[in-house]
Amino acid sequence: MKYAQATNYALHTMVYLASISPDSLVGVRLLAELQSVSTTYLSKILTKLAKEDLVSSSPGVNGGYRLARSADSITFLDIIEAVEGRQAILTCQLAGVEKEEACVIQQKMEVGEQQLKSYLAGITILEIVEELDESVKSFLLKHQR
Amino acid sequence: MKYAQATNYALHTMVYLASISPDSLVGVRLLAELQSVSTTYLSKILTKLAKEDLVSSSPGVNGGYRLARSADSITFLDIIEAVEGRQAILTCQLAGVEKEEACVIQQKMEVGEQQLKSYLAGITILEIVEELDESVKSFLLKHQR
DNA sequence: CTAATTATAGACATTAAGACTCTTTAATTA
DNA sequence: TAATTAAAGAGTCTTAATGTCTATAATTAG
Repeated sequence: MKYAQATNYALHTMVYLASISPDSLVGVRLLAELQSVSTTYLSKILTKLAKEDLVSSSPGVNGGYRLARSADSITFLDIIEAVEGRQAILTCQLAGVEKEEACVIQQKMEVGEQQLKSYLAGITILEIVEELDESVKSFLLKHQR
Repeated sequence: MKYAQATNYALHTMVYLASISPDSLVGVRLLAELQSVSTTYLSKILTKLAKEDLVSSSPGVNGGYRLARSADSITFLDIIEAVEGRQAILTCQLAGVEKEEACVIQQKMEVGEQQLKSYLAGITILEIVEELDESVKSFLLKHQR
């Protein structure tokens, strides 16, 4: 079980946005360079984040992205679900014997998944930024516009 | 994030093995019928479980599979890792800025993953069998050899 | 007003993984 | 010896992930 690479990009992008400048706009080109990924591909991911209202965007000269909300109100769960979707970790088709009743296996998995979600919902982008190494922070701050 | 369908088959197969008969051998054909999956495909999954010493197998007439250990010593985590592998849920390539230090994002994910693993390691096959509905149990018992 | 810049969207290509099937081989037992 | 059953390998098919390329729309600098 592994998250998509896109989820990794999304998490880093949000941390970078919060770190470089929580308020002013940051272009996708810089965000892509920081992660060695193409601008077009990262754009797709950012569009997903925008649709879930995690970032806001502005086109045009000096346009770009910024956090749509305060960094302490955006959690890992928000970001992961925006990119991965909200499908359950395991779903039984409930064919054959267990057709009429809920699958016990699935019930157990749901509990575990809920625990993980609770944990992820407790981690904010602000928290990550605060724990960043100083050298990383100062590097990112150099790229403010 | 979703487990493979094969993981679902594996979990059900282990529960069926424990339920039908913890000691005597059960052929893959029956196990496949119960889940509406082909015998050859389920065979592959069972071979993975055998390699991790979760089931033991015997070829030949009246051969088949049985649990390799007692049902209370086999956990969801054992089965899931046997099928899914043991790759981390998220790994940063640690390029660019964060090259020299561990990625904070990854560290947070590792904690969550460890929590999930602990939960999964606490759920045994025996526990599932005990919680099965009586109608399911009696249905499965009809297929003892 | 025009040109440059930037996000958005769609179509497309490539790759990898998952989910199988088919066939052969090896082991075991009736 | 023949039937049965697991193991293993090769191959197929589908789907999803990971991108690229191009065109369009919105915004702003000049």
